[in-house]
Amino acid sequence: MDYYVDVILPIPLKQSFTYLINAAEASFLKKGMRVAVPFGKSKIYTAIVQDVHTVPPQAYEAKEIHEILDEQPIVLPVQTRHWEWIASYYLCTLGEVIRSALPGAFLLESETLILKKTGATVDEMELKDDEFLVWEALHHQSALKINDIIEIAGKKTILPLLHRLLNKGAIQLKEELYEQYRPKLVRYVKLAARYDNEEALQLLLEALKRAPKQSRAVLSLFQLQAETRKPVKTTDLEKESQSSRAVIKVLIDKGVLEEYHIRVDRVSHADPDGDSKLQQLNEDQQTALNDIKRSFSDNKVCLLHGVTSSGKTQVYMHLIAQTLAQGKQVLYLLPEIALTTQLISRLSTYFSTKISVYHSKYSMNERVEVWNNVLRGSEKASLVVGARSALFLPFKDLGLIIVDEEHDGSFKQFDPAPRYHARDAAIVLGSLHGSQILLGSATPSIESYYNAQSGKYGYSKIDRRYGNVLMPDIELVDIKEQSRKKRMKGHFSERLREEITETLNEGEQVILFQNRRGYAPIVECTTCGHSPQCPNCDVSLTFHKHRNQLRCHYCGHHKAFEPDCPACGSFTLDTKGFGTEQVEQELRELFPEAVVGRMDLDTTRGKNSYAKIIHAFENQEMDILVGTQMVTKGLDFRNVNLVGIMNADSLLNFPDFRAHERCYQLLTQVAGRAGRTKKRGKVIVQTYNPYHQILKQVSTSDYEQMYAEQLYERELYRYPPKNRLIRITFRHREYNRLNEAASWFVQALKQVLNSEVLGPEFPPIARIRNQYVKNALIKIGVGQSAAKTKNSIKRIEKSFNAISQYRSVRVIYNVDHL
DNA sequence: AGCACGCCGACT
DNA sequence: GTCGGCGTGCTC
Repeated sequence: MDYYVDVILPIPLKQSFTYLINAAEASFLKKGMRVAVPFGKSKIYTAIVQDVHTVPPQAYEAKEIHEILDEQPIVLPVQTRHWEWIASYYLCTLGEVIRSALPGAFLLESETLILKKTGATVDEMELKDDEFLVWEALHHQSALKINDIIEIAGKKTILPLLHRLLNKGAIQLKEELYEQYRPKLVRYVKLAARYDNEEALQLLLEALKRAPKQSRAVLSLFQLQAETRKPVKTTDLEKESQSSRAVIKVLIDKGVLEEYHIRVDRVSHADPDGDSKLQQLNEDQQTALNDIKRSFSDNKVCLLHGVTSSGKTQVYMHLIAQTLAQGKQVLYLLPEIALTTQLISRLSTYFSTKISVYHSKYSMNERVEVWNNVLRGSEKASLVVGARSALFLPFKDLGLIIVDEEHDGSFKQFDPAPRYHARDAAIVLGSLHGSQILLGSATPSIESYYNAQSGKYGYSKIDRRYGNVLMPDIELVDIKEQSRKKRMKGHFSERLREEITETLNEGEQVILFQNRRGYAPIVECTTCGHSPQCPNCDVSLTFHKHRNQLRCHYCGHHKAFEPDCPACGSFTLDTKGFGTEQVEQELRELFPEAVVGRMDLDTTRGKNSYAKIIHAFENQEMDILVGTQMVTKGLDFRNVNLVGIMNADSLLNFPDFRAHERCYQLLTQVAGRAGRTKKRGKVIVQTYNPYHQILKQVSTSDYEQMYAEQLYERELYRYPPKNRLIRITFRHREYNRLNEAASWFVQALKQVLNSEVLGPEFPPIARIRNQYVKNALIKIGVGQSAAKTKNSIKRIEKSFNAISQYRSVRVIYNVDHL
């Protein structure tokens, strides 16, 4: 009898693929193991075993698998069920889910190596220039990668070149699979066994008399061993004996020292100064904790609505401690990687030996280690803190999921597929595990608050700040009036300048928020009205003064800024609008004494630059921090007493049904950064519309009223939470083809669905990276089936793809898009 | 998603 | 006349 294995490949194809295996393999392989399989003409991919069976495929001959990669499944059945839910709910393929779920190091792909053919005899005169270059290079390097060839040949399409070389018998190709995970080894040294007795040692020291460095190293080793009674790292020995690596190497070569390696964890957060006692909760927190436990015992998700700085984290910590005490795992989700650093330092005071961190900025190796620790159920991964991708880890017994800053839009993955919402996917994950689920926020999303109001979720509120610190005093400043009265200096109103001066005089810090990076979003010639545009996207280029560049924030296109207008040649280029860079510069002029820092995408490119800026600000090495969204999120700075919002209007005027909700959340969150200790914080909001409802609600912290108004409007215009949305995006290089295809698709949707279908319409930026974009929106009404709607969409997509002119138009689904 | 095959314009 | 551009189709 023949055996077969069905596997899922990490590519956006709907079907699974069937491969031939032998009886031994069939009994060894289990669901969730990885196999390497040949796919297509020459590639080898990693695939996940879905099923082992004996049914031969009908229409084709199954290939054999290449190799089994695991001894044990690395994906658990409960994960598979979760991933299947994600694929079907968010309209993507399982392969796409797998690709984003597994750490990259698990998904090895083959790489084509180019080798010199053994015993090749080649007439070099026969070779063309580029062929000769490759041939030459192979004399110096035994194997070349495809990328090397591209560099050597200096062109992109090198396959014909390789074919020619193959035909001339000069080269051969080889597919190499790389195991990408490498355990981290630390070098240790010890004295060789034969010097274990006094006598031998004396002789050794005698022999080393003429090598002072070496004898010193040996003595240092003794000292270290006596002091710590632990293995001695090579690096420590070098430091202690003040010798170099060479000295130690000589000793090893002589056989005096022995070298050995110990595998270490890359991911450790052990905190030796950890305080082993949980902080006592205050009355409000205790009440909240009781409320939360009550809803957990009703098997409900619970929403913890605690104002900024109310001490939600301490409540979490009590829950975490209780769950861990039951021997269960805990998942703590945060919207941004950036927030993990601060949180970890707080959590590790109590949970230091149990925390693992997991997010996409972690290196492949680190992620594999966390994955394996979670899979093994090891203690050091019993509390996982991470951004949304942590949700894909192989939890065995998940007792508690905390989704902190639940309202935050970054929980929704935008690109690429799967476009899932981590909060919602976490709730599904929790229900598969039977875990307790806690959502926390100072400004809950309308959706979650609606669920709490309707009784679907439990609800708990803390409306006092910890230690009875007052909520910040929020003051709206009318910049229209200020500029009329000529009271503005740059983008700073008189009030804001006063408050900054006062705060700095008190030795306290200031955060300024401006929702735009760069210097100015638009450059315009005052003579002819010309404004430089991105050649690939339909947007104006943003001026970055610091680098003297014009940049596109959508495709990354940039060019040097020239002071003369490219259209009319006059030197009258002016800027419109302003970004963080300009705020920073004006600050330097207005407050020359103050140290100003800036935190936005441009200053946080590197892996640790974010942490560095935060650290510097925490340590009060800076007085004023200017930033974009980044400064608003959950950061906890003790010494900040003033927050300034440079321009609130840019937040209000987004053409989006969520703009007001988001504006409320953002302003409340950033305001919450002010005055987190004793003194009452101050917030200055500069705006052209001081009478706007949302700003009023922010300044009076009136969440309920904001919610009531938003709910009313959303219901009226059939938006969530009561209705559900699916956005479909069409993308193509050709304007006409895109239009036709999108119209066809929407027409079909309108015919089949009972739901309201809007569009297709061009978004405000109709072209990005040289591709035209058009959107359609499906509103699934109350009581209508989302699942049925999705099935209809898939059917329509099939017919759509059967039309050859339309097939090249990319169709992207975004379920519950934000 | 890759990657081959296959058809058309711009160069030696 | 070839090289290399991209549209089309398939992958167990």
